[in-house]
Amino acid sequence: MKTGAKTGATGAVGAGPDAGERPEAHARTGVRDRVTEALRAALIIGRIQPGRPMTLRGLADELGTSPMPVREAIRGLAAERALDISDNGRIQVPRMTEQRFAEILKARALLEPAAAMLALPNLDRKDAPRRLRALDDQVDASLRDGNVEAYMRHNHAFHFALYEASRSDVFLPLIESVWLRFGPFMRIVYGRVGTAGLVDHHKAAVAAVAAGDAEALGEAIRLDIAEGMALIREALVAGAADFAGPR
Amino acid sequence: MKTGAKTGATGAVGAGPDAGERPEAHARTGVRDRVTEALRAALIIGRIQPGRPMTLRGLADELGTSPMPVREAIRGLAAERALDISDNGRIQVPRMTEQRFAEILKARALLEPAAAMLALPNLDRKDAPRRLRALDDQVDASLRDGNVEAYMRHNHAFHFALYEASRSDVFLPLIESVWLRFGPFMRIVYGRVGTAGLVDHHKAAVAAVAAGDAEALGEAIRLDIAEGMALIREALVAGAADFAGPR
DNA sequence: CCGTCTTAGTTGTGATCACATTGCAGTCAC
DNA sequence: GTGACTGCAATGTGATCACAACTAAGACGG
Repeated sequence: MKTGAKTGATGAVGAGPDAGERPEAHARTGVRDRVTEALRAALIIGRIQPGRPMTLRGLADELGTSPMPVREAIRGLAAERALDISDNGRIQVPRMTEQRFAEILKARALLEPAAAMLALPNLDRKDAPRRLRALDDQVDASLRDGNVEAYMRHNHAFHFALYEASRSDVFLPLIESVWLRFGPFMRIVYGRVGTAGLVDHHKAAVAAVAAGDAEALGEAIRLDIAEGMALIREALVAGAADFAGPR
Repeated sequence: MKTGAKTGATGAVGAGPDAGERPEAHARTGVRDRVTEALRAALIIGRIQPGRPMTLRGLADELGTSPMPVREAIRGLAAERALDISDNGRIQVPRMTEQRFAEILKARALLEPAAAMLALPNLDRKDAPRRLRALDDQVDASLRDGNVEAYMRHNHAFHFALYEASRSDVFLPLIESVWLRFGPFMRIVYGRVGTAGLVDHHKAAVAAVAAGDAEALGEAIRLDIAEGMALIREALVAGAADFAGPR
């Protein structure tokens, strides 16, 4: 592995340790889409630290392409505010501020329950709970193991299994954008305070799906988000995490 | 004007008739940003028809640059779903569907009242109503003149004068993204049914700002959005507009 | 030992090129 | 007249190049 290029390579964008490489899976996708997916995954899992500088050539080397597809991928992610391009053009994962964080959670609390409720009619009352329960089991397993990265990936999978069922090409992009933004930050928080005190409302959500109760589903999601917020608040008063991230 | 290139030039992206060209205004911005702004403005005003194909080289010629900055601008807009890139790579303004439209209004009804309420504490109780009233007067004037394009620009200005006061770099991008998506479609609707039957709740919103009443402000915005929805519904049952747009 | 200036390297940006794919118009057979 | 076919033009994509702005390390003088 010759990622020795000292030129802005993060080493955090490549396929994760247990990402399950499938080289032939979607070989028909262009290079840019592959780059975009790599970056999105890294951001949502929080594998890239906020404030960490990235460079076009560094990422290009790391991903084995020319800077060109990286430029477009970066530009797309920057449009979603998942990456920050400063005035001088330098690229970095945005730092979190207290105000921004509060607003992200507020936006999540508005958008995600709505998406879940929108999804409910499209969910099979028998099959969907089974699938969701399986995903939630993986979340719980990650929590038991204290594996932050696995937790974030599985938590994402659980939530989006729900939201994707809404088949909404309005709500889904909005929600994805928000997750991209708070992923790196959450990773830092979890990395510091651990995932031990984490409580989610996934089981209530699954029960609501099984019951076909839209109101209860929305409330479960709302509580799940509020819970995350409470955890952060706790971590903050404990002084264990600051919003700026490292450096 | 030699836009005679038959190569995908829309002729709708350049500076509008009363855009007030200021060549030296922000000469320090890069070419890409200029292209992005031109496209955003054209989309929000609805100057580009849904389904209309665009090409990199066509836009580049029209804007007097190479295809390169256009590529990045397009990629950014596509990330916000303001433009649609089909499987074969062709670029076009997304067509509207009934489901999508309903969801956009639902998202607006969730996000915009929240942004307005967030903005309230930052608004001067004396100065802000004055500025908002001035903007709303321009909206009313456009409605009297039946000038659809001016209406859309001024309506946008009114709403975003409010939302921008929230200074939220979370809500603002989300809301902008949504406006970019329904702009072209609304333009078609207004172009067909006219702006005569248009009723807004801007005055109630201004009054709420003057009174410092957050709840009333949120409700005014909510009603304003619902009003737009009602108009569309009307236009639809009248059969005057379809969701696909022309061609 | 510290501050200032210089310089070499790195960065993003815009332009241009080569190429595979796709869409389309013109043609030809029937 | 209508169909399939063929060839060309146009499209997005990825790579490469030239360049200006900037960074940071090194040289130099105090």
